[in-house]
Amino acid sequence: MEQIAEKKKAILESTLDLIREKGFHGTPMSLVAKNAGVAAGTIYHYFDSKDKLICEVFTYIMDNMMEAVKQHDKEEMTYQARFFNVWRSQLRFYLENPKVLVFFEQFVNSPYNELIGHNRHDKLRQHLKLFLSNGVEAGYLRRVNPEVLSVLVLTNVITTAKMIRRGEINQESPEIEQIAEILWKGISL
Amino acid sequence: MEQIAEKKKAILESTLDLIREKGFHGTPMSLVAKNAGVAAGTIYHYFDSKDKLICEVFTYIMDNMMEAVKQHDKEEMTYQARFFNVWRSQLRFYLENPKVLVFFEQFVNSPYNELIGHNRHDKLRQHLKLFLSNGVEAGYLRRVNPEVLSVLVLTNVITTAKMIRRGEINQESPEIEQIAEILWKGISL
DNA sequence: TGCCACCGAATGAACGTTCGGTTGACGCGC
DNA sequence: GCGCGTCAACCGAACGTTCATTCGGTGGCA
Repeated sequence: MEQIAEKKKAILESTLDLIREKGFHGTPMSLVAKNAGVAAGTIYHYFDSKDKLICEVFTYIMDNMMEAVKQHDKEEMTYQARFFNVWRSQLRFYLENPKVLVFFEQFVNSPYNELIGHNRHDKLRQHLKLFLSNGVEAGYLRRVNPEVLSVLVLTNVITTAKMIRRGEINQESPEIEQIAEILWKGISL
Repeated sequence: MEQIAEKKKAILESTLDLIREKGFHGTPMSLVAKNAGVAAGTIYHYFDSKDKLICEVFTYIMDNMMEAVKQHDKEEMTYQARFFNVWRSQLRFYLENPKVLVFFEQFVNSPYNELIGHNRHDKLRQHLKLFLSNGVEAGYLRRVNPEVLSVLVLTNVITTAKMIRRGEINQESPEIEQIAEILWKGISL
């Protein structure tokens, strides 16, 4: 990945921040500029339009997340341990980057999503799918379409992160492990 | 529930339609009016503002959905059968009302959501929570916070509906039953 | 001198909302 | 039955604001 110019990065982060707070239409470019410590015109030096900016924020996030998940995976662990590890890496990422959760969910369910070929966040999904597919072949998991399995895992983590963010469960609570176990119990043999 | 005036209903449906297609900011009031066969001013006869309109669309949907779920529930069935039945009712509702899915997900992850009291207290979730809570007490389900259980069930159904909509699984496929079974296996004792 | 990153006031279009006005249904006194 | 007043439903042109985007300009570096 190439170096991202400092101002460009500031713009991306500022956009992410504001959209989390105020949603897509609540965030005018002027505010994005102000919060990034940049002039309005400067945004257009780096991004063609607001739409393009928002799409780039998305890919910027996904790259970060993919990085985090891969970094923590240890291939020498048992399959089950790896599973819980991958699950926790994702959860940790969401908790450490709370901006991401709202933005991500908002983006995925918006028409912007179709402006990108919807293959970008598939990198993470692809990774997960392969991992789960191996689990099926090795007899650890139920024989279910890995496509389906991967989606179940991804949404399960997001759901957990959302509950924590909303204060419905505590970040330290054993309930979190319970959720991962429910998922594992459901999909494993 | 009281009768909804015809034009009011047309406005609600039109809003739902447009937001599904174009998102919140892609749908100007003028278009909502046009598609509902109504003058722009008329909308303001029924709704204070665009925000209020969108919030009312949400509760309008939730009421419909609640209705559908309750209608299919048969208390004389076994607990497990009722569980699958509730799960299927929700799925059926999403499939029969495809507009709802996108709108719903968009709404929940937007700042509008906070304009209504926390949707933690919405009627459907309350209903489900009670049902699951009973399951825990009766020894059918793992002893897990019913709040958590209800969220897991709700998101599981939504995830399934989304996969079907995106064509990742077929509406007739046995994979759908598998997903419900995975959930049941995870949360049951 | 030319180029690049950057600035920020100005522009113009889009959009939410308002408001003065029309229509038609309904009640009431005669 | 008729005239009259009232009021809710409804219309749509017009208003004022907000906001994405533009563009002429500035400073610094090669």
